[in-house]
Amino acid sequence: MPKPFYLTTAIDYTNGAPHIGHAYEKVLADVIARYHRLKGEEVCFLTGVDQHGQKVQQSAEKAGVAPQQFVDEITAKFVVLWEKLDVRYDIWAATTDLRHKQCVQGMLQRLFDENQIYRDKQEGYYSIRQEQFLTDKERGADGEFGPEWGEVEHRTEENYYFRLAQHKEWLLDYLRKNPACVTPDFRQTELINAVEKLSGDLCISRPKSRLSWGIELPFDRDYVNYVWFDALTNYISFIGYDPAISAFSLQSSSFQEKWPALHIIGKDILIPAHGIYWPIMLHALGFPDEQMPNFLVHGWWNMSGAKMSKSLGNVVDPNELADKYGAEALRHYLMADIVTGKDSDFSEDRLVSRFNAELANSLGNLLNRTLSMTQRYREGKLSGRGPGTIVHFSAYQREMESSHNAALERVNSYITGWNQEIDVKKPWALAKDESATAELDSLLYRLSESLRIVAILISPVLPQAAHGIFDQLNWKMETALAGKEERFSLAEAEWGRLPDGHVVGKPTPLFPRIEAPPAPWK
RNA sequence: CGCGGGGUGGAGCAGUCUGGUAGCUCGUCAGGCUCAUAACCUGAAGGCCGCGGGUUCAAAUCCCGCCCCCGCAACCA
Repeated sequence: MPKPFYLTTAIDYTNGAPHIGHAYEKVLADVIARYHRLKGEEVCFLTGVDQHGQKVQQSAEKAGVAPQQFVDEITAKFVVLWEKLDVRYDIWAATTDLRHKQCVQGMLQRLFDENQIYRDKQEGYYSIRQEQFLTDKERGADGEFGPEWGEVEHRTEENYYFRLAQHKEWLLDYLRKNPACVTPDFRQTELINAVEKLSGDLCISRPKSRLSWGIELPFDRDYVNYVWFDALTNYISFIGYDPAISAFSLQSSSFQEKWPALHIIGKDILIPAHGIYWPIMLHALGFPDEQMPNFLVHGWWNMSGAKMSKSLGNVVDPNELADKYGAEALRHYLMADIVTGKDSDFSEDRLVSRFNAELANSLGNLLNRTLSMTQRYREGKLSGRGPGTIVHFSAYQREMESSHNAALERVNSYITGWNQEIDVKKPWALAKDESATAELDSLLYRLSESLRIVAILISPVLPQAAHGIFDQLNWKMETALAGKEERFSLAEAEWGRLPDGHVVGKPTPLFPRIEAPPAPWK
């Protein structure tokens, strides 16, 4: 039994509706998952929602509903969006799930028993409004705490701490020995620099008087867990990690075959959460070095240079975009217009322009003219099977792992090549020349065959369009495969699979051009 | 001396590691074609590759110095 490819996204915080950034991360993960399935691998794709915490508790109070009801409503928005965007995941991780809670408590108990967690007293200035202790960093130039902190009082509080600092040298050593742990590489550099500055342990609790919406500490019912052991651990709790077993090698086989994960996360949560806390938590739990996860760190979609933020009100709603232009148009834009790992500016204009240029005019039109000519000159029947060219395969494969825009560009220039070929061969002239029958047959064959291959290559990004191409080519029409991803396989992206005698279907515009003028303020 | 990213024709980017005629997409202009979703194809205009030094036969690319922009508190991918 081959090992499944296990990947996760960050789980989204259910304090507000999803925005374009959430959608980007999930589509990115979905594309990678689909690509691995296309290669014939078993894939396990986990995504979900982080439902606990202070902000949720406050928002629920403000809305006058129970926290669970509040998070259920927000969670539904995420679920509906992933459905709409064709994000196909295998496991849904919602942190209020009972088995997750039990797993978290089990881990905390074991680490407590092993003296990795201890109780300590914290004393200092505390902002009641922000509900946090303040450090000297928070002091203004005048040495006072600014008005944004509201009333500040001196307070003493006891909490539980995880012995983070103890594992600092291990983590540094691990990161230096495993330079491919974080992609892109400059993020790993950044991470190592941050680890070098690490000092102090990690506070993992909040007294219930301050925060009740969370997982109770098993060894002290007056406290709930604060964030990290709740949010990060979903990556193992939902695939069957047993916290009672300390030796990794004794974990269940179903857990061991999935782990370790590829974590797809945003640049904001690499340091410190995923890059520091998480590996150290795993290390403390007994995970060996070769069972540490890898990270693909993506950038952000900015709004004309400015950071997107709820407070600035420049948030882009992916739901609205999908309704307006379709899920495929949005998926294509999100994969084509950003270099994976870097930031990009979001622009509805560019979404439309890329859709029209690359999908409607280039690919859609190639399909249309190919089928139209095959129908017109040969009544749809192919008979010129022979050699042809396909894209640089190893480059495509490399790009589908980490530079998806480049893969799309590569396929696009392949499509452009066929549009050029039509102009060079002039099939409308060949059709009138009886001595050119074989030449025309050969051209028509190569056009259909190249489109069949293109459909496979774009299927991770544009599953619906890939189905559309196959349907119109009248290829793989078995009802058992209808609408299913299994219809596509990378192994079949080799030249010459369409047999002579195959009859293609009638053309229908695959991507109708988006003609509506963009809103004037965009 | 905080850490990291970036500054390339009108716009958005690639190229920088591994120096060697500056490339792609969009836009603009001119032409061609008619199978096609007013699409497709060809050609042209447009760049002192942030600034100043250095190394070299040769620098967007290597070295040194400087300037500017963006992240590194919160909402948050």
